This record gives sequence, structure tokens and C-alpha cells, in this order.
Amino acid sequence: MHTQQAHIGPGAISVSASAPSGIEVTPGLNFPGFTMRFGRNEEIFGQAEEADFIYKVVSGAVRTFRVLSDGRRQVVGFHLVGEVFGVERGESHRCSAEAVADCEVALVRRSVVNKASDQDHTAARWMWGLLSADLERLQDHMMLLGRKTAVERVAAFLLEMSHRAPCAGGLDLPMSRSDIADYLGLTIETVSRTLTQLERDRTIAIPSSRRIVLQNRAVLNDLDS
Amino acid sequence: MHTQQAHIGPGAISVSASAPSGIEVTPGLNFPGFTMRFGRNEEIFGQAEEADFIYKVVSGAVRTFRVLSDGRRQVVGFHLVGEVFGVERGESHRCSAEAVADCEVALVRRSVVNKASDQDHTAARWMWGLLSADLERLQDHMMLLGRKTAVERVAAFLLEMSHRAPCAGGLDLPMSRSDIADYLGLTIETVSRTLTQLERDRTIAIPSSRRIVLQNRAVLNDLDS
DNA sequence: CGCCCTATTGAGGGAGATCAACTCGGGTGG
DNA sequence: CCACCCGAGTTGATCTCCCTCAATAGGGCG
Repeated sequence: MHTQQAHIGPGAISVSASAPSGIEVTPGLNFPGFTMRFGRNEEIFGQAEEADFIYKVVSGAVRTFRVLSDGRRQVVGFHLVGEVFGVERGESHRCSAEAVADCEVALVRRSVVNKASDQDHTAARWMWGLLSADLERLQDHMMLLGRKTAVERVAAFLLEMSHRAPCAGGLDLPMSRSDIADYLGLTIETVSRTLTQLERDRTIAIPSSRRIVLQNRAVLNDLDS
Repeated sequence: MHTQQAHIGPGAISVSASAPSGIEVTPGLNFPGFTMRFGRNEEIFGQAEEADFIYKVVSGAVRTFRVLSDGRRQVVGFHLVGEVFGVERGESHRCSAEAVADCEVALVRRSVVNKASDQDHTAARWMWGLLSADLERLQDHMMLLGRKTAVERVAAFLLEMSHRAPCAGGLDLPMSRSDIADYLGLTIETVSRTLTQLERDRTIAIPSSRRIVLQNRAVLNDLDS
């Protein structure tokens, strides 16, 4: 169902030279690190794998997800340009991460960040902020998955993406319908049908399948409750 | 639908004397604080309210949840004896919290914890651990809400409760079917039907509606995938 | 142009929701 | 002590939203 490729971890050939100044994880906070490139659907890290790094999207987009033994998949989150992912407790990752589209990712050693956090409150607070922002998003998403209808889920998704991506004149979705469906707890068919329904209502326009223009945000906001 | 009562915040009459030694939030880590009692369904804190405290369940049980404007409710989590809740980023709570049953709760000022975290890595790490344990649980729960069937959800719930509560010879559920339903993204009817189905299969026994004996954990574990 | 992958559309079925009746148990008051 | 009541839980009948299966349409790239 989903392309499974060999894991290419840190140290593999796709490592590129790190910027000499290090990785700026957030304005004013730099860490030594390096960048890597990943092709579409390539694995960045796997569930239960050692969590030695934290990651920041430089270009492209990333999905984190979990799978059940029978293949059912739940996308936990999408990570767009500038966003940090892979921040976890302890030793190992609890999600897998894959490139949604070709992308470039900056890596910083967890040990480096941990040491900085112990010495510098700025770094500690930054990490704390990352984790709790994630928590907040996950709580919103639980509401969506547990209690919202298909239209409401799709509306919430469109609004979320439009807030997180610079959307001058319409969204450019990096992810497939299958990714969206697994994020929203729906099937690709339902996602597709719901989008065309919203298009018929003139709430959105879909010039091409990955490009969506929000024509009536008021309706979407209403659906978002 | 749910009993809405006036909020009784810190400083209200139900405050009882704090233990002179302070609140032991985790073995070896004490903070000055005090305890309060809440009756069944009483509000402990409300969504968007100032998050001045963190809370620990001394006795009874607590639910945290969110509601949509039309009353649909999603229970984000249950908090049993010994567990800490209300740890959030920044200023305000993102969930409401209510007493599932009569309970006693210990409160510690956030400012106290923050100060301790800045000076002592033990406290900082403890907070970090709390937050990321929550995150982990929420990710599991997203999988449940997004992709699991009713039986799988109920099985997962029973196993979760049996792991978190001392369950010598059966669970004693503090929460109603309605709470369970809103936690699992189902209706009370479906929860009830699923439980009786599991009872007919001899997977569980239900001596009384709040008491459940796990007779065949293997089946439940299989359903938990 | 033809291939392949992604997306859309249609027809039909099913898991769970909804609506409604009934049962159970615990508390209260006569 | 029993009758009554009320909330919680169970069970039944029906409906519906979304899933499943299947066919068709687009669109990027060789």
C-alpha cells in the first residue's frame, strides 16, 4: 500500500554539508548540526528507532504516523517548512517519519540540545514550547477524530493548512489524498467526495488536485465550530 | 446533559489544610501546596481559564475534556489516583477538568514549579517526563479514534484501565458509560452493546455495571493489535 | 502516444448512530 | 418496610453516514 524503502539514517550518503554557522532552530537559537535530503516517501526515521536527533524541515514536507499490524495507518501530523519534529521523550521514537515530498531536513543531536537545555533557560523553554504546542495540536485533533463529521474534518484540515502555510491565493498541498485521509480518519474516497461537494457549494475551488483556493472562509470557519 | 456547576477555584471554602510537609508530586520531589475536595461532576478548572496550578489526584478520579459549541464532547483523558494533570504551556488551560467521582486533589502553584525547574534539573526532567508521557498517550489515542473499530476501542480502554489501576480481581470503573463513550468517540449505546457482546463471548464478566473482570486478556490483547 | 499513478465518481453494504422503550438499583419519604 | 422516583444502563428497531468495491478519468513523464 505504502512504498516501504530501506531506511537511510544519519551518516548515509545523502548527508550534505552543514552550514558552517550551524542550524538555527528558532530565531536566535543555533545548534551545530547538518542537513540531509530525502526523496518522496523515503523514511526519515522509524517507530521504535533510537531518537538521537531532532529535525527541522528546511524544504518540502514531512509526515509522522503510526501503523497497526494490519496496515491501518494514522497520520499524527504534517510538518511544513520551518517546523521542528521528532522531539520525544527518552530513547526511542514513537512514530515513523517519512518525506511527503522531496525535502531537505536539518538534524541536531539530541545530546547537544539536552546539554544546552541544562545550561540555558532559553533552550529549555524553547523545547518546552515545542512539546506543548504539539500537545495542543493533538488535543484539537482528538476532538476532530472523535466527534466531527467528514465535512467538518476536511474544513478543519483546510483551515489548519492555510494557517500554517503561506497561502497567497490558495493552498498548495504537498500531500496526497491518502495522506489527508489517514490524517483525518477517513478514506480517500470520502475526502475526495467531500472536497468536490465543497467545490459545488462554491466554498472552495480546486484548480488542480493539489491546489485548493478558499473562496468562502466563513463557511469553513462555521464548520470548524 | 452534564451537570454544570459554578466553578470553585482555589481559595474557595472547600480548601482543606495542606500537609505541613508539602505535596510530594513524585517520589523525592516535594512542593509547597494544598489540597481541595470536589464533588462528583464538579468543575476543577475550565477551558481558557488561567493555568496557575498543576494538580495531582489524591483520591477519586478526574476527567479532562473539550466541548464543541453544540455540546459534542471529547474526553481527552482520565486521571486516576497518583496521576498529575493540568500541565500545560503558558497562560491558560486548553481543557476543562471535572471530578468523575468525589475526589481530593492536591494543587501546586505553577510559579513554584517553574522556579524549581529553572534551578533544579530533577524538577525540569520530571515536568518534561509528564508532558511527553501525555503526548505519547495522546498519540496512541489518535490511532484509536481515527482507525479502530468499536470492539477494539473498548478492549483498549479496558486494558488501559487495568494497567493504570490496581486491579486485583477486576476493574472498578469510576466513570459512567457516557464518560467512556466520549473518551472512545462512541455513543453510550455502542459502549454498552460492545461490553455485553464481550461478556457473551466470556472475554469479560460484568458483575455490576461499574465493575468489570477481565477473564480472557489474550482476546483483549489481540483486539488491541 | 501510452503508461502508471493519483484522483474522482458510482453503486451498494455495513458499522455505528439515533430514537425509543424498558430494566435495574439506590435513595427518599410516607 | 415498602412504594415511589430518578438517574444510569441495557436492549431493540431503524436509519444514515461513511466505507467498500469497482469502474472511470485525469495528468505527469518516459
